[in-house]
Amino acid sequence: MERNVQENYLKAIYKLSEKNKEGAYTNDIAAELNIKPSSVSESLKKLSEEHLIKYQKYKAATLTEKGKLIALMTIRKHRLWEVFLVEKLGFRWDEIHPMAEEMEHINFDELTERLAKFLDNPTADPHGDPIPDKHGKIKALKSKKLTEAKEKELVIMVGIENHSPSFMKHLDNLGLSLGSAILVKSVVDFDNSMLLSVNKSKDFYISREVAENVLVKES
Amino acid sequence: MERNVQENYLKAIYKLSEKNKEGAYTNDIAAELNIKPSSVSESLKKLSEEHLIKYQKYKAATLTEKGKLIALMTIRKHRLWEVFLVEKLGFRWDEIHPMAEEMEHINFDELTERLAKFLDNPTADPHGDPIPDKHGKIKALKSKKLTEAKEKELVIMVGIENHSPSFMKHLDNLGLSLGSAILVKSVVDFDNSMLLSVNKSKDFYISREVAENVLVKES
DNA sequence: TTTTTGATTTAGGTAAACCTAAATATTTTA
DNA sequence: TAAAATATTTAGGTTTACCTAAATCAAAAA
Ligand SMILES: [Mn+2]
Ligand SMILES: [Mn+2]
Ligand SMILES: [Mn+2]
Ligand SMILES: [Mn+2]
Repeated sequence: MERNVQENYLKAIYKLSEKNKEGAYTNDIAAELNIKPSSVSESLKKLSEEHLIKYQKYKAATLTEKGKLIALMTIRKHRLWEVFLVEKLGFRWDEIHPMAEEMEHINFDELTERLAKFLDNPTADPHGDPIPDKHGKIKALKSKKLTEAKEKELVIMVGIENHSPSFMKHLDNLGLSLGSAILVKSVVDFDNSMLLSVNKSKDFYISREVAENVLVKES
Repeated sequence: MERNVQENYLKAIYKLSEKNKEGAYTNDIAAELNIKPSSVSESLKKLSEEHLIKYQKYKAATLTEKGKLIALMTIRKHRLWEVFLVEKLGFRWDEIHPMAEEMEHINFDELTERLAKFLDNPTADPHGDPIPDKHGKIKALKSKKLTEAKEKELVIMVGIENHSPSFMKHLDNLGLSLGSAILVKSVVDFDNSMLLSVNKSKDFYISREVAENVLVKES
């Protein structure tokens, strides 16, 4: 199987397996990769033959250690390039994903490791997502949704749940970014919108929809 | 035709057309790309349909303006990434080509232009080869072979004719690199080897074979 | 427990970029 | 200029990753 394609499948299965411990279902993989389920069926057979996933017909697919490592290394490359694009080339966090989606398939270990060093071995990408180390060790971001913060609680923004450019741009407009100190002033009874004070200055409301996609940690 | 493949064909045709003004011949393209001539024949038809080359059966292929621009932009990307790999990541000039060969196919104009700016808009890559500007303007390196230098002439090394890693490593061992001031002390009658003094210090002999692949300019 | 629905796989195709072997054109040599 | 050598194209295949439509399976509902 072409390396490129393989990496995309394994990354999709990894992502889906994070939400569903059973593994990744054919239809969900198809949706994730924007291809038809019948194509996925075929490919799962091949990945299984290559011992990259465990798979039985009609069941969810799970990664083997070998497959998981490839998935993690692909994520590592993706996120390192995202850091490069933002830190070195000055791109905004909402425009980098499509580029990283291609750069992640450049496979030269020495390049990846030198890039990491050049970037000071970052542990998170511009969206707050953790970057696996060269051995595939990744430490899950310990966070909760902003909606879970109580009134009067002060929290720090550490990530986002939704990665769409429109959401990111909206956060930019609101003045919310990674590291922002967010004080939940109150929660509106009517629609669960929240009144926030960010970095001790401006006060403004955000919808529950937004709050659900903002990840924070205790301060 | 897949962009990736297209770029490789156009780059090969560009390169061959530099040496042979007639254009690029099927067999030569095949050799350059390490594929069979019959495959090239097919592809030339397609490139021609896409108006990227001018081509008539049994004749040499030449680039159209459109095709030439794609070739030059591919070369631009290739050489910019080579500069990045050496200047920012610390790779040696003899190990970067295979990586650049893949990175040159990442196609995001904004990325290319930001990369160029990040690198201070370099006009030559680590091998001394010129980098086309964003409009495809490229100024040919004005140079001559070291074999053309006369005895007692002082010249500056500006490029190489042979791009093999083994040749580059040999130059490293000799202490010859871009910018070296080379004084041709004498030419040996027997085998045309040359006695050089580099940067006013060490004296050593190089074979005619080496001298033929070193490009220099008057100092 | 039977039906119905939805998920998944299978069967049979397509398009791209290769390949080998055979045919044909062009160029070189005698 | 005819034969031989070389270059190129054509014909017919292969492989990979897709696809659509039809068949089959499994889970949910009746
Ligand atoms: Mn991303
Ligand atoms: Mn990211
Ligand atoms: Mn190169
Ligand atoms: Mn180069």
